[in-house]
Amino acid sequence: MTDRGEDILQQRLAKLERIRERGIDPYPSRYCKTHTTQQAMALLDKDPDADNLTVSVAGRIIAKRGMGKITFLHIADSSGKLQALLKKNLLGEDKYAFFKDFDIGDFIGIDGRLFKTNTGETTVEASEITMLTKSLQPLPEKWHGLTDVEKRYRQRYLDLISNDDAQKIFKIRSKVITEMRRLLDERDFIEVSTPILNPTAGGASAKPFITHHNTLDRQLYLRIATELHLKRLIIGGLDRVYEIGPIFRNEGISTKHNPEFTSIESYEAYADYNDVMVNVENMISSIAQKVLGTTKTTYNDEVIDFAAPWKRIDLRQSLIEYGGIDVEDYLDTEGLRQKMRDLHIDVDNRMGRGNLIDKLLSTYVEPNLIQPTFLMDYPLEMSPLAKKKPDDPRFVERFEAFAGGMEIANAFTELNDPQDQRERFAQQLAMRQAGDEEAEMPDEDFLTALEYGMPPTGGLGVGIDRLVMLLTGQPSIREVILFPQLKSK
RNA sequence: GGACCGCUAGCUCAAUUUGGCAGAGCAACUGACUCUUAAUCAGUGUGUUCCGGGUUCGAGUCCCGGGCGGUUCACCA
Repeated sequence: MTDRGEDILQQRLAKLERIRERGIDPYPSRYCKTHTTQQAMALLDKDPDADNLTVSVAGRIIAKRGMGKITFLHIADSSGKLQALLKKNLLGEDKYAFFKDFDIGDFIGIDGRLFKTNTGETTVEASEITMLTKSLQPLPEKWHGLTDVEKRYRQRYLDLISNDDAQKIFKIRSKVITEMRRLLDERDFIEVSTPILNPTAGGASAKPFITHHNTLDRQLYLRIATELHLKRLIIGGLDRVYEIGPIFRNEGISTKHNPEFTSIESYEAYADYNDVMVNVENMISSIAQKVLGTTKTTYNDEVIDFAAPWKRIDLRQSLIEYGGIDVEDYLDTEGLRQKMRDLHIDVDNRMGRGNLIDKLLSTYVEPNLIQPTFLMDYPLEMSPLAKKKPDDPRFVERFEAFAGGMEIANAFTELNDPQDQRERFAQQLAMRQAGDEEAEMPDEDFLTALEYGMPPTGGLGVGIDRLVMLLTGQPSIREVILFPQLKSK
C-alpha cells in the first residue's frame, strides 16, 4: 500500500470519484467529433485568415503545460496530434478547476476555435471540455518513451502510445497488405481462405504444431503452408487464387523467425516460374513505390532498390561465384560432404545432397544477396512439389528471392504429374524415416486431386513479415509483429 | 539448446569497478505563473534493487541456483 504505483492509482481513483461527484460520467458512450486532429490542422492551413473555425476534436492527453490561468495540452489521435489551449476566463472558474482532475493519459473532447499561437502552432482554444475516458495508470516517460524491449512487446499498447515509430511500422504493414491485395485483385486473382487445422501438415518442410479436436477425437496439425489446398482450387478451376494469412511452424525463434507468421501464397494457371518471377519483381517494386514513395529502402546501412528487373542467378553459378565451388565437380554425395568438411562447414551424415547444397547456399551465397536477387533452379531433393527442368531432371524450376541477405519469396512451376508427385512423396517419406523430421508428409488426398488433372501452374509464397522488415528497415521480425511470441511470464 | 550481456521508483537511468545510509530526471502531489511545447520556479513523497539460497558485522554490489529479456551461434525455406 505504500508502493508508489499504488499511490498513483489511489490518486487517480480519488480524481475519478470527484468527477463522479460533479454528476459527470467519466466513461461516456460517445462523443461527436467533427474533425481528426490532422483535419483540424489542415482546416486552418487551408484558410489561414479565418478566425472563426470551430471544431470538436477528441484524443488522448499526451502532454500538459499549466501556466496558472491558462494551460496548454497536446491531444493525440491516430491521425496525429493537436495543441489545445485552456483559458480560465473562457471556460469559467468552475470548469477550469474541474480540469485539475484531468491527467496525461485521459481521453478528452474539446470544442473550440482554431487559431495560431505566437510560435505559429495551430491550436484549438477550448470553449468546452468533455471527459471521455479517465485513465488510472501513468503513461511511460514522455521524453525517452518506452525502451524496455520486453515491456514494448508485452504491453504493445504502451509502445504504440509512446513511440511514434511503432505506429508507423504497423501502418506500413497494413498498407503493404492492402496494396498486395489490390495488385492481385487487379489481375483477376481471387482471395480464398483454406483450413488452418488439418489432418496432415504439408506444402513445406517444417515441424508442425499438433493439436487435438475433442469431438472428432482426432489429432490435427496447424498448417505450415497453404500450398496443397490452393493447388486443389486450381484443380477445381479457380485459375488465379491467393491466400494471405497465418502460418505456424514449430521451430526456433530468432530475429528472423516467429512461430506464427503471415504469408501470401498465390497460384496462377498456365504460368511457369519465369512468369511468376516477373510478377514478383513488379509487385514488390510497386508496393515499395506506393507505400514508401520510392523503390529504395535502407536495411542494415545498405540501400536496397526493389526496382524491376531484379538480378537472376543460377544456383550452381551462385556457388561458383560466391563460394568457389562447382557442385558438378562433386556429383557423389559423399564427395561433396567431404569437401564441405574440408571447408569447415558443419555437416551431418544424415544430410542428403539437397540439404548439403542448401547449407552451402546459406553459408556462401545468401548473406551476399543484398540487392533483390532471384536464385534459380534448385536441386530436386529440396523441392518435392516443384516440376523438374525438362533439360536436367536433377533440378527443378524453382526460384527463391532474396534481399538484405534474407529469403523473402519462394516459387516454382508446380509439379502436376501425379505419378511423379507420388514418387516424390515416397522419397520424402524415406528421408523422414531416416530421421529428417521436416521432410514432406505424404498426402494421399492431394494425390487423388492431382489425378483429376491440374493445369500447368506457377506458384508463389512470400513472407510478409520479412518484406515489412525490409521496407521499414527493422532488423528484428518482432518489430513488425504486434504481439510476437515470448516466453511465458 | 550453448555462449555473452542485462533486469534498481510508474518510465528513463545512476550507484556495482574497490561490499559501507539506494539516488537523479520525467510522471505524481502542494503552491506561483495568460503564448507554452522536454514550459519554468519553490516545495513534498516515492523502492520485494527479478526470485531463492549462501558468504559477511554489513550485499543492489561477491558466490551458487532459478526466472525473464536482448544479442549471437546452433536450428529453421
